[in-house]
Amino acid sequence: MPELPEVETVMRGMQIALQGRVIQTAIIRRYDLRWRISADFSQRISGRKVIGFRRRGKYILMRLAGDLSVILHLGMSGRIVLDSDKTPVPHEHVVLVTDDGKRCGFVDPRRFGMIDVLPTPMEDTYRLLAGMGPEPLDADFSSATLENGLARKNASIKTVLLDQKIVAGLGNIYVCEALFRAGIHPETPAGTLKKKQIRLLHGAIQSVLTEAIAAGGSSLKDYVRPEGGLGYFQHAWKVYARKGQACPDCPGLPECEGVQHITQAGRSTFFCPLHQGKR
DNA sequence: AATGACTCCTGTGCGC
DNA sequence: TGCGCACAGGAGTCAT
Repeated sequence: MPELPEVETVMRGMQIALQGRVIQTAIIRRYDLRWRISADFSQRISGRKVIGFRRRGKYILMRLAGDLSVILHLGMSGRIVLDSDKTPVPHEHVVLVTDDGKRCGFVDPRRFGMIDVLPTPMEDTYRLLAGMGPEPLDADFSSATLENGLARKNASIKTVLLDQKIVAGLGNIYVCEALFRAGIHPETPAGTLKKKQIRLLHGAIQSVLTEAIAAGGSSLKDYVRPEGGLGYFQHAWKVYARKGQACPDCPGLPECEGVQHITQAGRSTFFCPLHQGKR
């Protein structure tokens, strides 16, 4: 489900609801998520005040007093339900109960998500975060940084951008949309892109993510904002899930065949062959 | 080192 | 209406 803009939206929602509160307890209904939740999870975080939040790629980090952090990944189908009901919604595996009597539920039907606790100073060396690529919206993420990540890669640019070691936080939707904005064919070998194309791609990644965050992310199936509302960036998609529809950048061009769908590394890719060039 | 296949799991939507 | 199958926003692990 969630890519960087959705995760950012979820984190902001959690921040509003949880920051400054004290975790009373964590109710764990299922331990067997992507990785088994540690048996002492609730015991370790109980009684601690929530003092801050951070996002790294598609991971949410919730900082607690006493140098402890909760790390959370939503997987494909995870979502956060704030002020969740006492009668659990289906697949609500973890509930954080705070000192104001409110409840923050982690719902994840497919159980591809995870939640764990670690010392805050160890965040960046945590095994799932170590080796993660640059944050695309950080000030130091430059076109040169991106160029460096793509250099000497023969794999397609689509596949390479999905690799979290190259750029953190991109997923299938925003990669398709960024490549469209940059006018780059998804099958282009990453290492063959010209400087100018990489500059366009760098700008496209930043613009599409920034706009999507402003829209509260994209709501397709599972994704709802923590407060229950929908994101609306899905209305701004130009190619994703638009197979057969007219390309928004080739209005009326007879040679345009519209948005095409191909499969790359087992994932759906949507693009306009005319607007995004031939290989 | 780099790449792609496989895997985890459930829900949904489609064709028949 | 019901059934079976393909597919879904992720990503670690393993084999090549």
